[in-house]
Amino acid sequence: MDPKSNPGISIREVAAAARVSVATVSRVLNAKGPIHPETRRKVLEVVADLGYVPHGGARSLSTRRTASIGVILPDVYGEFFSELLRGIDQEAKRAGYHVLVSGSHSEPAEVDALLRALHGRVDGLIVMGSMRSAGAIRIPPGLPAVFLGDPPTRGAHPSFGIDNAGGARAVAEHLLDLGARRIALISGPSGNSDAEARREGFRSALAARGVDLSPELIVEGDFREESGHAAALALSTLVPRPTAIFAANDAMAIGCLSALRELGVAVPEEIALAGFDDVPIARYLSPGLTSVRVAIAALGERAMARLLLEIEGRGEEPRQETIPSALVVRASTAGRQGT
Amino acid sequence: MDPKSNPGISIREVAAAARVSVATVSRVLNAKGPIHPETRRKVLEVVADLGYVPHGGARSLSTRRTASIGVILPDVYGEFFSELLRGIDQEAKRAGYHVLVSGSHSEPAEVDALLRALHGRVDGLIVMGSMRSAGAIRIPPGLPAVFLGDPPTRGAHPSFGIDNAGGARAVAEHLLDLGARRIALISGPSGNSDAEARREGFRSALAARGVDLSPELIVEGDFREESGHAAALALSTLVPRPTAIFAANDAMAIGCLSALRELGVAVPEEIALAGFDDVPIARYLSPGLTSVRVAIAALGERAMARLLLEIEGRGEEPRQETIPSALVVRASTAGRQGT
DNA sequence: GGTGGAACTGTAACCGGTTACACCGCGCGC
DNA sequence: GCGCGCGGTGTAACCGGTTACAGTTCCACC
Repeated sequence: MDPKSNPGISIREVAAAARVSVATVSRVLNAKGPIHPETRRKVLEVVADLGYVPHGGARSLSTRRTASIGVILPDVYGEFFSELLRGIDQEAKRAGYHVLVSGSHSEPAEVDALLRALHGRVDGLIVMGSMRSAGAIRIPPGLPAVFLGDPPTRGAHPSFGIDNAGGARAVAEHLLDLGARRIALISGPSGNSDAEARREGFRSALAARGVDLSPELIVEGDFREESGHAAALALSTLVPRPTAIFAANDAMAIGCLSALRELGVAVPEEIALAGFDDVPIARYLSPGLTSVRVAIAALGERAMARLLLEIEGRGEEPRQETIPSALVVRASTAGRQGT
Repeated sequence: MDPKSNPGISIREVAAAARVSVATVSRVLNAKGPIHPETRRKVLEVVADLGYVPHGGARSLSTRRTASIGVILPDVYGEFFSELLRGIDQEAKRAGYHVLVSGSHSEPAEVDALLRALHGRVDGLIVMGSMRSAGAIRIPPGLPAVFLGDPPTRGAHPSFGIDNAGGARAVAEHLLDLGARRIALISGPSGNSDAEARREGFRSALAARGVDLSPELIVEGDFREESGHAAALALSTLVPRPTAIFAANDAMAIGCLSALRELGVAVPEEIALAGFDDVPIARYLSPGLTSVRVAIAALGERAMARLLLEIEGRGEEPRQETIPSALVVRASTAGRQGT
């Protein structure tokens, strides 16, 4: 008869066993209102005896507070998302919230269905915009939400973006400073706003220094290792071969690196390589991968923290915040190249 | 006046507007019971007009079905967890369930608190045992649950384990076959059952072939890259230096690889290196990392699928299932070594 | 015309909590 | 002696759905 949590038991039975009313039991459990010490003792005793655990769902219904927030992601893949989720989860836990996560939502219709299913189950939302979902998502009015990446409607919700353009520019300038002039880009999927911001930032930074990013030097990937691998194979056949490659995220850079290795192309001597995201593994590659650090976990934390403010009604004017990014130079782009 | 989802509206208001009873609205929305076509049309029209979206929480309360399952993890870090979560989420989505995930639970007391908080919010649980939590977790009776790793009470719940011993044995034999005799182990954290199973499997396999895994050849890590890096530095000072290293997971193997690279130790020529998990990135390292494949996403999927059976009451006898593991040989252990 | 039953719909009692409001008893000030 | 305030408690109405059960209507068939 160990006192184990018994799911079949309700507050009324506890009340009956303790010979008090349900209101009293509720008050004891929530430390609300004045309670006679003896009554409290008795109630707690019965609660322990019966192994009563309040039913969270029922509580939510009357308090209109679910203590959970929904996280909608385009995908759950790779270190970027595990880092992001880690930040979100940590911050949520700190505030006593749970995280309801759902991945693989690229179609707006799908996201919409999810939003409906989540109605009444979450107190707020963190939505990461994806490929085609941009304008189509309609957040139920009244439901606090923050966006990662571009928000569907400017100004309606706070959003946290990465400084894609700034990071890409830093990479471009770094590669130019190395002396590279024939520079290739493995871009992210078109339609993805992060991907496009990186591409444009990169292109314009090169252009500002008089270097042209011609179409043959751009290969579109999908942010996964495999596509980086394939892209590297394609780029290596160009004549003249590029002397530097910027992969729009680290996963693709890793795929690229392995392809170059297989081809016997020396990095950074023959081709310098840089990625984006600075996932934890980047520094442990060999050569260490030059990348753009974006503090992914911190991004998740900040988004969550902002959402909590929003939920408590203490949110200020919704702003579009940009998380700074910083170039981290490692061995994959070490040493000057000939012009 | 675009028809947007309006959270402030309830089924009674819909019923009033459509001049029918709440029961009828409910029946229309859930396609239950006979409904006159004209009535259905009218109700659906009003629903669309008002932008009514049923309140999931309220529905859960009366149906006693939350359509979500809880996932309790010791941590959310690195590719292992993102892969695992991906498998879980995919399978859940297929069955119309949501995933409530919570990480960073190593203390049993914490897990217990979480279990209480989840009561009435989830229809089932996937619990990944961690360091010290082994025996202490008490799943509320009646709540379907499956475990990843060792279940706290044998036989009460289904569990899915990785074939740690088999995988470790395969690595041991492979390294021995290469001719290595002085073999080191970077183990996982003591207290972690996966870590211990790998260590013992490895030790006994070596012993079976007459090779001793002396204490100086074992360095304990924590499953993160950093600890693998540190372990490699320590091992490299031994004289004679080991000629092969088995890191108990890929993250540590990656850290180890980078340390060896920094030290100028050739892999696999001077030291052969193998990991465990075969995370997606393993094949893109250079040299490609020999590892033990465990189909992490599939593990998540299978656990989830089993949980769904359990929830529907169609669960068979709870069994302890072991996911097979397979050695994947790559360049990091290529070529024979001298005896 | 009467009857049985199918089709359709409404009423109200749940699900398991929270909480506004009413109530009771008692000590205190006047 | 009376009214007031306050600590402590109970009753019952919510929260927003589902659904058992009880009607209605209406038609088919005897």
